[in-house]
Amino acid sequence: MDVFVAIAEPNRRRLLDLLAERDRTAGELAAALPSLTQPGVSRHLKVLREVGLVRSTVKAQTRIYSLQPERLFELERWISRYRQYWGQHLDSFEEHLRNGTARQNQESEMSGNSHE
Amino acid sequence: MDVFVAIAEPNRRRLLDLLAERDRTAGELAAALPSLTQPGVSRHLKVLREVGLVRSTVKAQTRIYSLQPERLFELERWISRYRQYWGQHLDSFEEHLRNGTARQNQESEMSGNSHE
DNA sequence: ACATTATTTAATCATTAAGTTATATATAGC
DNA sequence: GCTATATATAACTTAATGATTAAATAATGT
Repeated sequence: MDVFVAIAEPNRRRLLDLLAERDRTAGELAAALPSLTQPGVSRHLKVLREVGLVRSTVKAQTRIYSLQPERLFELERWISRYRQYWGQHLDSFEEHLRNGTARQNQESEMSGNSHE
Repeated sequence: MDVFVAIAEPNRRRLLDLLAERDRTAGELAAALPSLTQPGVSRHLKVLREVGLVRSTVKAQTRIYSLQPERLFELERWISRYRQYWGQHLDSFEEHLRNGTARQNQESEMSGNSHE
C-alpha cells in the first residue's frame, strides 16, 4: 500500500491528525475512534506502520505511537503542482469551494452545435 | 467517492497531471495510459467527473476534458497541517526521504527494559 | 440512411479492503 | 505462576474497486 491509499481512509487521517498533536498509546487512539472496535483501529495502525507514516515503541504493556511525517512529503510533492491554481487568490478560492461544494456531479455535456 | 479516494489511484493522478498541462480529448488521455484499455480510462474519467475534479465538453464526436482543480483544495487544506514538519529545512527533508524510502516496515518494537 | 470514429455504459470477474468476533501475545503486579 | 490489562493477529464476511470484453450511443461524412 502506498501513502495515497493509506490516507484515503478517513479514520486513518484522523489517527494521523491525533498523532500530529502528540504521541498517544494505541488505547487512547482506539478510544478516540468510537465508531470502530479496538481491533479495527489496530489494523489501521498496522497499515500506517507498514506505510511508514507512524512508528510505535513499547512502553510497559502499552504501545506508544508517534507520527512519522516524512512520507507525507510525497503527497506534498504531488499537490504542489496544483498549487498554482489557488496560490494567489486563496480567500476567494476557499469561498468558491464553499459555494460549489453542493453540486458535485455536473455532467456538463452542453452538447455541440450540430442540431440547433 | 471523495477526493482522497479519487486521487489514491495512480492512473487517476496521472490523468489529472496530464490535464494540468492542457485540455485533452478522452482519446488522447486513453492513448497516454497504454497500460489500460480505452474503456478503463473512460471509467476513471467518470470517477474524476463525478468527484468534480475534471469537466468535459462535447466537441464533435470527441469529448474534451479539462481540469477542475477546486476540490483539490481539500487535500491542500488537510496536508497544510503537516507542512510544519518540513517547511523550514526542505532540502534535507527531501534527501532524508530519498534515503529512507527503502526501509518501509520498520516495526521498531525495541521492547521495554524488563528482561535485560 | 449507412459506415466510421469517438466515447460511454453494461455485465462480469478477480482482487482488495474493512469491519466483526474470537483468540493470541506480552507485560505487570500480586 | 496466575490474573488482569493492553494490544495485536486470525478467521471470516461483506462491500468496494478495478480490469476486461461486448454492446450502446452519438456525431460525421458520404
